[in-house]
Amino acid sequence: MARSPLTEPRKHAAQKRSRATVDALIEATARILVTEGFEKASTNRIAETAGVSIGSLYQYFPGKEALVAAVIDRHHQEVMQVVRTALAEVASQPLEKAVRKLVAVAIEAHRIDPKLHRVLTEQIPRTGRLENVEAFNREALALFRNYLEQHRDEVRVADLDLAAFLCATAIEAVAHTAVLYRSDELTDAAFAALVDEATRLVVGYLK
Amino acid sequence: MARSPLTEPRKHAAQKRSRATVDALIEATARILVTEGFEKASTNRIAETAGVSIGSLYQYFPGKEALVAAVIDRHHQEVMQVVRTALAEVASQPLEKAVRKLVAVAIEAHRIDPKLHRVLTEQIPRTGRLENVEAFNREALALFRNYLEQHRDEVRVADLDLAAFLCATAIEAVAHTAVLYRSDELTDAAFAALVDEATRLVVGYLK
Amino acid sequence: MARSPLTEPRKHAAQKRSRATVDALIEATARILVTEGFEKASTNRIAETAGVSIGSLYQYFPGKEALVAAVIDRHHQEVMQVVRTALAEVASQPLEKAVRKLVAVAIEAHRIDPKLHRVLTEQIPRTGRLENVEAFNREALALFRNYLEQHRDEVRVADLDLAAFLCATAIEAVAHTAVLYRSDELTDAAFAALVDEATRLVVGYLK
Amino acid sequence: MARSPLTEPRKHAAQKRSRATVDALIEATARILVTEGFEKASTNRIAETAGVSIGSLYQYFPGKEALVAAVIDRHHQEVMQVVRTALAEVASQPLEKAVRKLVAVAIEAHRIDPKLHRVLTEQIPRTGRLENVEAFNREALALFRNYLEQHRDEVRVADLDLAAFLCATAIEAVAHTAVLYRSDELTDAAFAALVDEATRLVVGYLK
DNA sequence: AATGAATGAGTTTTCATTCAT
DNA sequence: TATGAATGAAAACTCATTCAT
Repeated sequence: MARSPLTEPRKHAAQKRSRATVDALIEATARILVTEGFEKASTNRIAETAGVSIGSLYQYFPGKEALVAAVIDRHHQEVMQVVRTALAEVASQPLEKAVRKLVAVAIEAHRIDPKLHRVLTEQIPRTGRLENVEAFNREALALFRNYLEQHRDEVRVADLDLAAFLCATAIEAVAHTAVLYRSDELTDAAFAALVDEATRLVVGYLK
Repeated sequence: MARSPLTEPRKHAAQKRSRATVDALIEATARILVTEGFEKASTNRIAETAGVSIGSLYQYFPGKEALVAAVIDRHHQEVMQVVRTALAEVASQPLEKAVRKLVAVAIEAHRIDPKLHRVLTEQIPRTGRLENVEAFNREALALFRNYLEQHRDEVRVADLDLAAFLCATAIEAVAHTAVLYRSDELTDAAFAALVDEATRLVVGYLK
Repeated sequence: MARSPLTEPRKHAAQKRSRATVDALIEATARILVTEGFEKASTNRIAETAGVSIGSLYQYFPGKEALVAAVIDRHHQEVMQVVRTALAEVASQPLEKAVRKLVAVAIEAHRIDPKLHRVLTEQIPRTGRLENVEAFNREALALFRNYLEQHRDEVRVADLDLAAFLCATAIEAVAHTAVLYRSDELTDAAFAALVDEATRLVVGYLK
Repeated sequence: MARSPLTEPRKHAAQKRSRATVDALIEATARILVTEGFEKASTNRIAETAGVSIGSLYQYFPGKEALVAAVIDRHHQEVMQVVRTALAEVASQPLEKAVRKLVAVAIEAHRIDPKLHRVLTEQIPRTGRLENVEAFNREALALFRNYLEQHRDEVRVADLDLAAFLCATAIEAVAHTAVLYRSDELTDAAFAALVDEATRLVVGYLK
């Protein structure tokens, strides 16, 4: 259907404005979650912080949950982007190099926005969105399992699923705990040592 | 350990009647957390479920936080009891046997009350009690590190702290994820395999 | 004058609809204070009487205190209006005429809304607003002192501050007690006599 | 009716104990009123401060009002004691000396326990007890009127009731305001000047 | 008589959400 | 489409008072 050239730009402008409003709302939600915590993140507060009326908030999001979900999604996209890129890079590399890279990437991913990551991990009632978190974890696991499958000959384990689960879980947990709870105590050198040893842990097991 | 006034019980209910009231409140809190989640756990609901007046609740606890803190403490006591017992048993045993036992115990500990454990892990705004959760984790870590120290000759790692951190984190994460998110998919045989492989992962690294 | 955050209105309701809401709330507060007393003036009751939701009440006032403060302010405005006008009128008049007028005005001021005046005087916990009441008293005192200063030649007292304090306090107290506690017993004639005698009391002293 | 000598002492002891409990409760109420204000003076708090169980409080007082009333009564007794004594002393003295003494006594009476006096004046909802306060004021007024009657020849006023009312009200108000609101600014010399001038005010009028 | 655990009506207050303008 | 005033269910919490021990 032909569009009037007179309305097209306006619509476009309107869309751009909408997008900006939505972004401002998600950003405001993330900022409040980080600085004040989940309990303080009321819709009125979010709207105000975003510089948007409460009415507009409900124009774009059906409720508070949807806002938090959007923040989670956005964060997951960023994390998965890093993870996917790393696994693509690593696809053809030998086991040790690959694992080392993955450990480093896990740490890097947790460092994208550690405070937000922590809030999302710790204080979001996983109402309904749990599936999404799970889905996200399973995607990462599947990518890793796929790598192992492609390098089946380098790997000495009976059950590939189990091995992938063990390694992915261990790497994630080590990165998570180190970045979120031990960052203060860990120097750069200590982080390097951590990468070394975690790599040894995983590679020693897989070979 | 210092407690925030918000999480410190108000009285130390010595008499029998009041002890029963306090227990009923903690139990009701745990039950509601498991069945309905944190958000639904209002003080009025807790009191009602406990068969106690709202006034009595506030006689013994300054607020919802304190009740949740009491539930966390009670759960941690139970978990630590299992962990301490296992480490005492294992103190003089060789590495592989010890690690196998510890992996099994980690799973067992997560099975004490998996739903409660999950709620406590996932949806409790860690207001103030985070230190306690941390303290709890650190105690378990210290116990494990202590075992490694006693078996220094069996262990081939440069940094004992780092090794203890890696192994404890990995074991905990594997047990946690398996019990809380994969129980449905895992048969008893699969759990046995999981124990085998997790043991291999850790022992292979330590030796 | 600095206000406590507890007594400061939350918004300055500019729009017509909200101005009406705010007025209804203040009016309802005053009405309940008069008919039921301070203790019965709960926020829910005020909102209900104002025909406004409890949520709207908290949109404009941080709590009960602020509402009472608004009532006090409104009443003080009205009283001071009368007092200021009278003193302006009287500025160039001779002592006796001026004092007589002031006594009459003090009585008149207490009659603006005697029941409200009494409640405000007697049963309002003067949380924070005491300064305002004091400020109000001091303004009236300053106005009177200023009159005396302008008529220094008619006045035979050593200390003008002291004289102003004595006379203003006496006039206020006589008007207050007569209107609020003796109105039943006092006919119009008796009030006229009261004005005569109070004038004699003050003028006799000042000359 | 004869009393058993065996029970008499016990009863006496019990009565003494009761009296001590009652006193402790009244004293605790007064102390809390002064230090924390009326709103904070809950029965539980009063009982605790008095070192008495809440049950015992209700054994001796039907409710919170009764406690506050007892504090008011006790304070009034003390004040009236001073006033009665002064008027007795002054009965045969000439006007000026008498008035001077009464002004001094009014100040003295307000200084018995200024903070308590202020709380009782300002923040006690006068539920029911207002009559008592009124009765108290009227008694003081009657005593003063009686003095004037006895000294009718020294006094040049048409209406003795009116004159008594004017003078008593003025004296009370000046003493009240000076002691409770201006104490900080008033030196001993200033208080002496206040007494001089207040005496002049009243005597100038009466003669 | 004394105790203090228990009660629950009543209060303050928040916040997700709606809807008239 | 945007606004923000208004809503009211529901949550946290207090405190005067009762009553079993």
